[in-house]
Amino acid sequence: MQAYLDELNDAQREAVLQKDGPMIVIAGAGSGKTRVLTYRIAHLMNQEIDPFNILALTFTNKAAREMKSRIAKIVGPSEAKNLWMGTFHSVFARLLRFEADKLGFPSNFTIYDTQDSQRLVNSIIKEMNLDKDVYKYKQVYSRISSYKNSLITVKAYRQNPELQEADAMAKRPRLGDIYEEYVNRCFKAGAMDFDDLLLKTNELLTRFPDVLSKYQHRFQYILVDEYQDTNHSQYLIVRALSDRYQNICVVGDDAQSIYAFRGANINNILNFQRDYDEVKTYKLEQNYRSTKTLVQAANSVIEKNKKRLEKVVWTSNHQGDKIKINRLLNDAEEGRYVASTIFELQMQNQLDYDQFAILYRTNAQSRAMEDALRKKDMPYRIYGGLSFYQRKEIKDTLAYLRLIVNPKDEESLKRIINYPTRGIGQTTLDKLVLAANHYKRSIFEIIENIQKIDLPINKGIQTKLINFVNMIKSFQITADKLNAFELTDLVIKKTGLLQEFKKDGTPEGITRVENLEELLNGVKDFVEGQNEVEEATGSISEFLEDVALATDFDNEKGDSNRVSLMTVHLAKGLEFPYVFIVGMEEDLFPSAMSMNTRSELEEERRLFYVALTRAEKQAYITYTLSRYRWGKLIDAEPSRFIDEIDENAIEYNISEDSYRYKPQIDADIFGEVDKSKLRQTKPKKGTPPPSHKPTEKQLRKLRKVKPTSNQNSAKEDLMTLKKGQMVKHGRFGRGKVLSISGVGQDKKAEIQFEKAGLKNLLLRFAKLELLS
DNA sequence: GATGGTTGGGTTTTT
DNA sequence: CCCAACCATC
Repeated sequence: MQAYLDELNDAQREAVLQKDGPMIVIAGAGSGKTRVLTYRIAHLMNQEIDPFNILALTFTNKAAREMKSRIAKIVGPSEAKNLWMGTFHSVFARLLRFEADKLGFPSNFTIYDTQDSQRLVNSIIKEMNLDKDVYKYKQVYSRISSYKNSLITVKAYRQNPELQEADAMAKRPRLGDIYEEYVNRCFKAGAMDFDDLLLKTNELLTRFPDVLSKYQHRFQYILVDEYQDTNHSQYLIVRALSDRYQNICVVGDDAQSIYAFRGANINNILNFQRDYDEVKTYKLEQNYRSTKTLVQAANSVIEKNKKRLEKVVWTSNHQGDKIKINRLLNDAEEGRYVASTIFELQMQNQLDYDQFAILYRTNAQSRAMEDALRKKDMPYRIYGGLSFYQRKEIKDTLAYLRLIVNPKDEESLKRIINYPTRGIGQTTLDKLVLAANHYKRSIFEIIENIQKIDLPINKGIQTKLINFVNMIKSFQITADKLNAFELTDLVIKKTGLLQEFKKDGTPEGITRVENLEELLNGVKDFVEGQNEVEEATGSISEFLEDVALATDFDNEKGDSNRVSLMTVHLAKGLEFPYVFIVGMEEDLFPSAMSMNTRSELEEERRLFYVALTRAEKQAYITYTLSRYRWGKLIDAEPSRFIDEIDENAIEYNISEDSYRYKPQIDADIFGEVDKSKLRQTKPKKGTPPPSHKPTEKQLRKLRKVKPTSNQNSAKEDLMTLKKGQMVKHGRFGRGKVLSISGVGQDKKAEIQFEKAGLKNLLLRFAKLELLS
């Protein structure tokens, strides 16, 4: 038998060896599911299954790449190259390029990102003269997006009175009209949005039985990772493609389903056994990643969810340290605490920075962390947020390239026709859009024929328009002779983009110039890397597709020994020895937007479960008493999820003076440190470093937050709280004390609230009022 | 009619 | 804090 089979436990091996038929692998966090997928694919190939006949759908392109290289080590690189492997979006974008003509799209169709789509919706709303306060473009777009994810086309929408009713009730009776116009405009622009990549694939497979049959034969073995996060559209694609051979293997963990907000349907995994005949089920329950403490903590949290598949995650790893929970004054202090703790851990244990991750619920929280890390000169990398390719200067450059490839691309044209400024304003553009809609042509074509059409645009501006179109056309002609790198270089220089940022001179402008250089490097890498990819031509349109679907993980560059900062969503599938989960506060995590229904709250809980299970050695949790949100200081309460962690797995550090973080500076730790760095943290012995001294501004905050004498005496009263007393809580309302446990700092009360149910509150920060 | 400065409104999570 | 929309100016 192959050596790799010895590296598997019994359950894993069974899942790898099961060759044919539908099967589901329920894989607990850290249970080696990637290993199973990798070896399963390698094993199929060792059994003479042609890699051309295997389709593996992963959640990120990075995961696909890593898996491919691991498979390559077993079966050899030339074979692994032929696997169809990638995200749903990238695999089917590629497939759609081959078949685009059947759907009436050009094979070099543009992929609209969320911003492009939203802008288009916005202009449609304006063109239709609808009230922008009622038809908010972002909301309208998200409505359209969720229709598409549920495979509700315009036609289906028109035939569904319930949906129309719902939109009419929301005072948006014209939503169907906007939807229809949006779809038409995308079609006219030769563009597909993210959702279209799945929707159009479905359309292709349904409308053309011969195409379906071709791909059913091609993909004899289909594997889907992170199946719990597939939406209806993806579900139908998988069903259709696997229908003939039924060799479908899905892997997932219902406890880690965190993408319902973008249409993921947890029922896809819960109902898999019903969807196929004679489904073989495998459960991977042994966790190889985390300590006993962490597994126990994560289990105790997820237990609170009602909707779950039966599964017991366990580990034989050692016990490990307890999860440390810290309370800080505000977000800046939180950042300082996290940065200092990482610094100390790293110094004490001689660790690398890449062993640490900071996870948060929202991207906005990264700023405080970033500031603190930068102050300490610690290397970090932020994932997600505004990704490189979404930056203005990059999007502008890409818009030129997109327009060169596909001149019908309306959003790209609108973006750059007057950038850098060339005297073509909004009014002119409005007229062009009007004409384009009227003649059912693209804006580009309208300008090309501007002399033949009677438009109320004066000669001077007409000349400017023609110059613009001619510039793009000249690029198109040279594009044939140049590779992607040379073309991009030419575009940046000839259009005046580079000049525009260079003359700026501000630090921001300099960054933009650097980013453009970075982009050029990226294109160069792309061109040079093309030889390694099968069926690739190195064309600019392929580069644009790569870029449109790239995630932040896809351009890893430079020194990777850095602290990782990212949202919990982005951390799915990753692991780090030390994990800091910050901002564990009510209304933030769980998010205020997701507490309306039980299912939303359960998703937040699964998200917290994902966060906890990223850690191998130790997790740290922090929350603050107040934090800046929209520039305003907002009071915060600890997250309910903290209370849900098994108390044996946690350790509080919330002494009275822990509002402010004071690093425990120890001569031993700093014995061998660069003194210049030390100065930042501690300038003189005995006196607190300047950054620790509260500024007047901070003092004001402090005053605001510190309990007033009134609250202080209330606190004293609370410490003598007894069983049977009635209390009132700010959020939970009236309740009765059932029991008291713990001593001193850790004194807790179990309280039965009249409305909010049974709660276990730490008296130290429970906002309770005594009712006599 | 284009341009640049100001203001006001909205802010979860992502391919 | 960031972006779109508005307004005053050329």
